[in-house]
Amino acid sequence: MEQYIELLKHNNIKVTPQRLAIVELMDINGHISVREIFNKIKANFPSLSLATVYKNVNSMLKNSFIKELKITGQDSKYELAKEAHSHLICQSCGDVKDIILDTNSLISDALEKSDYTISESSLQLFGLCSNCQ
Amino acid sequence: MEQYIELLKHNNIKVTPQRLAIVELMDINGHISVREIFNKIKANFPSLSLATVYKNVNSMLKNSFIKELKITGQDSKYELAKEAHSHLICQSCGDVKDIILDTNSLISDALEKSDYTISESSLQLFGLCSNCQ
DNA sequence: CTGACTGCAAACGTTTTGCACGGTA
DNA sequence: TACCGTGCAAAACGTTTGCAGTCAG
Repeated sequence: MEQYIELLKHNNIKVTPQRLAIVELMDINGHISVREIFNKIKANFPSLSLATVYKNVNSMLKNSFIKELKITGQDSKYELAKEAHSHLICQSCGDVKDIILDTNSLISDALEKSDYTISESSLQLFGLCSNCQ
Repeated sequence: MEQYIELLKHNNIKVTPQRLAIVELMDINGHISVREIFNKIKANFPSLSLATVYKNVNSMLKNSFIKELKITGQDSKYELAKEAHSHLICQSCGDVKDIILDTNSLISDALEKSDYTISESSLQLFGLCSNCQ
């Protein structure tokens, strides 16, 4: 709890119960959609409004202390910003798992082969998690 | 033109002028959104309905002879299915360019480090194209 | 105390659906 | 001819906005 308060304060966002619930969910679940956030919090917090979730997710995105994950065939999911990593996505249950892979050689190869500069990358690996195999 | 007729026939989809226009646009533009498809075709084909574009794009997705490209901060774009490749995305003008990179070592590394099977991957590289630098 | 946040309802844009008509095979 | 595709209008969504009341700092 204390850690989430600190996280919000560090990002110059006022601490409210709704925001604490949102960052706590993201921390525990790892990757979560707006609708999932709303449904889970709503259970213990009936007055919550969907609009509030959207407003908060958007302001957290602007402060870029959370990141959006667009996934084919799924709603966008959100995660707390942390060190660069890739995502394993289960095509059966939709589960998303972080994995740290070295993409440096790939990126330098891309810089060589193209006339783009590159400042960011996103790698998604689709397959089946151990439960769904 | 003949090539597009063949492409549709090979995928057991009836050949209509609207569908020909859509696959031609995808072939020429490479990556294009529903709205862009609609606007471009509408100019030469005033009776076209947005609903028709959606219906066709969805059925082409199901037959998986086109692929969806979800990009942070942009509308989804669609491309004809072809050999596996990655995407360079310009953060300024939104341009998308294909690039072929060898992701094999990355994927075998991921297989080793995780308990997932992997059947597909998507790599997006964000930066600036030569015009926008 | 002041500005920011919340909840509600309305507005908005996008995507889907149902149906009658027209075109493809 | 039989079925599928088209266009239109309406409906269904997801997301955003405006506003009045409330709360955090």
